[in-house]
Amino acid sequence: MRKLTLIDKLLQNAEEKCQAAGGRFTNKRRDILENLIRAEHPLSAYDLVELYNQSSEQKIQAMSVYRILDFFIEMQLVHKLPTLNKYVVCSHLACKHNHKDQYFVVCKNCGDAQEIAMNPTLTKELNESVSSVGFQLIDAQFELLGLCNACASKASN
Amino acid sequence: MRKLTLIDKLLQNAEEKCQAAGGRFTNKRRDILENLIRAEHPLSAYDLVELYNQSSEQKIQAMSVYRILDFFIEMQLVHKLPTLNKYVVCSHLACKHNHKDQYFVVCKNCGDAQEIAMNPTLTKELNESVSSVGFQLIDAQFELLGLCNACASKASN
DNA sequence: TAAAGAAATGATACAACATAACATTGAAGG
DNA sequence: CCTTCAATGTTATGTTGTATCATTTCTTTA
Repeated sequence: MRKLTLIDKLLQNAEEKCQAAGGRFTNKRRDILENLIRAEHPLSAYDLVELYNQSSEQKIQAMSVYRILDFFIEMQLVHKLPTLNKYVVCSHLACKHNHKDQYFVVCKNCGDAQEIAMNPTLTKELNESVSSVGFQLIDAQFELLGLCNACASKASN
Repeated sequence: MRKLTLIDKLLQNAEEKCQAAGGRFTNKRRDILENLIRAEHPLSAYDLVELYNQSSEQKIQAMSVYRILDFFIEMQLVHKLPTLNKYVVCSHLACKHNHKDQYFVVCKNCGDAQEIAMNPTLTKELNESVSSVGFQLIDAQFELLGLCNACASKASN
């Protein structure tokens, strides 16, 4: 019996989380998630359609990909990045516990994204500020615009 | 000579900022900005097309509205809210100085948005966190998802 | 284990958001 | 006045996302 790869482990962990929440981990869902894990950077829904249709003998349609992404977002296994209209796997896919508070920096040049864990004092501060203008905070996830070191060093060449 | 209304003053201030930056404050730009000010909540580009075409005898096309919005965003008079695909006027339109660091809470229910000034310690913290994952921060503007008090009290009825 | 019910996906159509590319107009400076 | 560049017009098309109804595939349970 061969050794499980890292990706196998991530998928297995994802499957457990889905099942624990009463959701199914179908082949299509598995394949979409695997493609998103392997990509290692944000992909659009239509990128995932293309990837799937190239790498699989079956075909999938955009509608289904959107539904699958929504499912994984609800499971907190995937995040949507609205500034890019793209999707990334949660960087804590390997963990057993849930991670509700995180944010992202997105590289203006290459579009790569990095997830950052939110410090509790930051969460607290955001909650207070939001309250002070008459709102209740529902979700603290957000995106910042930046430049990654790789792009920064290329730019200076 | 009649007294200037608040909106007149905002528009006049906007005109000065545009001209100071070497941009023109054309009639179309003026009217689009006025419509966005009067709306008092986020509007999509196509909302602005419709508004303009209803309220003016001239017609405008989506392409032009997008160009005008881009111009105002560059002038820092308008902000884009990517989670809504909508646009709002900067809440500091009346001020003489520039405001680079702010964020927004968006009501999940009604889509209304509230601008929040960013506390310098928050700016500093974001800069440091972003650096620590190998990025330089370019723009700290972001959106949070919340529920406004008006919607919260309706929901509990 | 067959039937019923629920969850997931298929299929088609379309709505909403955004930009490309090239033509025309109009304002400001020499 | 005329040149130049900024702004807008015009048309087409690309991209992102959802509505709707049909079908398939699981799961439960009688």
